[in-house]
Amino acid sequence: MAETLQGLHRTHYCGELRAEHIGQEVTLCGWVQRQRDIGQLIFIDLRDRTGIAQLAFDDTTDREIFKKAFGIRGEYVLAAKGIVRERSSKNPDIPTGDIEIDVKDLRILNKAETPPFEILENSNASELLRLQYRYLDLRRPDLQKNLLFRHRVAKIARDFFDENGFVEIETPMLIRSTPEGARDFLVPSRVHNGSFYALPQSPQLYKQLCMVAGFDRYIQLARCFRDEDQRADRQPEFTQIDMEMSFVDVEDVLSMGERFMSTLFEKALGQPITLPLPRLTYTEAMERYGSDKPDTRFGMELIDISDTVKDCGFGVFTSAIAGGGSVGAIVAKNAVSTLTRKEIDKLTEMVKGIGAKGLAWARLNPDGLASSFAKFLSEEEWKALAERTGVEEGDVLLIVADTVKKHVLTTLGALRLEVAEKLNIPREGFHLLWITEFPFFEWNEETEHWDAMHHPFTSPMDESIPYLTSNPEKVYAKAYDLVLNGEELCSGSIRITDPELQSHMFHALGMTDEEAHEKFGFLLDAFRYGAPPHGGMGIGLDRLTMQLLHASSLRDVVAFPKLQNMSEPMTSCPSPVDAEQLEELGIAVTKQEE
RNA sequence: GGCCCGGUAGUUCAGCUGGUUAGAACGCUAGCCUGUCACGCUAGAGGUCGACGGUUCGAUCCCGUUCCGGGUCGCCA
Repeated sequence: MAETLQGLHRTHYCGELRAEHIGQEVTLCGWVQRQRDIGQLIFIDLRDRTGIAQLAFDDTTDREIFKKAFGIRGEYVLAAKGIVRERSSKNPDIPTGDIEIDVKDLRILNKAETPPFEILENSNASELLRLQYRYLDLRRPDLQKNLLFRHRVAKIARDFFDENGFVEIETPMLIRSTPEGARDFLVPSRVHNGSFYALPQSPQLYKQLCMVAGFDRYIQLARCFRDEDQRADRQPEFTQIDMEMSFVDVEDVLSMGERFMSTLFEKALGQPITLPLPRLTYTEAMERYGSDKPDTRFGMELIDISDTVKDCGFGVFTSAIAGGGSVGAIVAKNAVSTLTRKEIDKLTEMVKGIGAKGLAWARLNPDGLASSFAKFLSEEEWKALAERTGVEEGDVLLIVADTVKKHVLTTLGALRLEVAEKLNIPREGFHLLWITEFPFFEWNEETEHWDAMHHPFTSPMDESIPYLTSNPEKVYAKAYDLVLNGEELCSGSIRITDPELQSHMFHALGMTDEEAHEKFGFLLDAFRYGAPPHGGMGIGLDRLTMQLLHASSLRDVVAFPKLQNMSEPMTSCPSPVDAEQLEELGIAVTKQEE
């Protein structure tokens, strides 16, 4: 039978006791990490979120208490009152290792069954099992540390933006569905049968309306929802540090954003970063790294060799260029021993998997050249290629050709990361950079019309406006991403506030006035009543925390995450619902899983 | 939806060429132990080898199907 806390009040956390507390009477509460029974001595490690303190029971301990301590098992919940005393043999491995508690009163507040996995730092229990018992998993010091750190990040964000005049405003969770972009999570309406709310993919339109309303600077730690397939860095619900500012242009927002990052690195990690942050335009990033979120912690940049090989004897290269495309290369330095013929075959499979036609390669072995294409090149042509790429003995040259230049770049970009992984190229520290000047439109090969690359409220760059309808491919946006170590952390833009330009944009995207009004009428209306120029960004709090902690999955920084199949094993959600609930909502389910 | 990896005591794993009483470590239970701190020692309990089917005299092992988990591509305005 569990005992109560009656008469006891916690005076300290376990992890904060030190030699200076010796002689004091303290009361600790927590969970039993371990009970060590040495016969006439019993030690109990008591754990709370701050750390561990040792409770000691010996021949001076009250016999009833000693007996109670004897029966205590792992994860029992205890309150212990006693006197802090010096340990006769100190433990230098833990912060509280100089002291122990000579226990005078002990309460078993609750017993615990043996947990399905051990509550240890660096647990290697399977993730599924841990998530089924997430409340136990979260007791582990590493997850406690991660969530406490996440709290720090959120606190620093709130403080920073508060100090800079931002107002925290909550926007609704039940909103209108907009079928553009990611899939919405839908919420059926009971009152309006057949109609649905959507959960927000982001507070985008509401925060813009806050600008129209004159709040000038808005901040929210906003929950966002996207019904798309999962990745290690993607959960169906996530949190954004979402901000918006009025009377600003790109520079103002970038400046605020990087000042925040600088404050964050300083306060959360004690690691200053240098401002201003480096910038690359989208075009530069694509050409040098084959990605709009380049990992700049290492080189191996892409080399365009189109000019060098345009007249060479290898048809794959020349026909790609003749077809309007390009040929590009990366050089894997000192890679001949790692990138064996077999490994290159694997890389070829990999690039084919992402849509490339193939991979041309050359291995500069010390005992001679081995290559898939060199035999088609004259000696001069090979020399020119070697000179252009700077490839040397011991290196491996990897070449991709395609009639679409973008495919060449993205393939090489993926290859670059894969090769860096295989070669174990060190990637350390934090590399932050802005990617700016995104293309406004993206040609959709399936539907054969132009899609908005960002969202349709993103302002084009001033100099792009003349091309809006005539040359969509020449239109660039006042959009920017913040990239950290090859991961998109943050995305934002200056928004359109001119109703005429906005309707122009909708037209360019193939939307009629009626459609635009049907979907976004409230925003267009709002802009007719005086919208200040404004822009902002959303910073992924989960990804940010994950990166700062060097965690490998969002699940390590989210308290109750979903599995890859979007379910949550602890509560078994999603779940079927009663027929009455469906009836009330006017919903008929045609397909139901077991 | 595609591709890749994995599934064997409570947990993490080993298990060779198809024949083993299916093992180890940790955890758990009991006993002993006065300075442990990943205590130690002794003993013990604990298994539908993810599921189904096939091949075989015989399957944890080979084959097929399927379920579950992870990674990734597509997708993520």
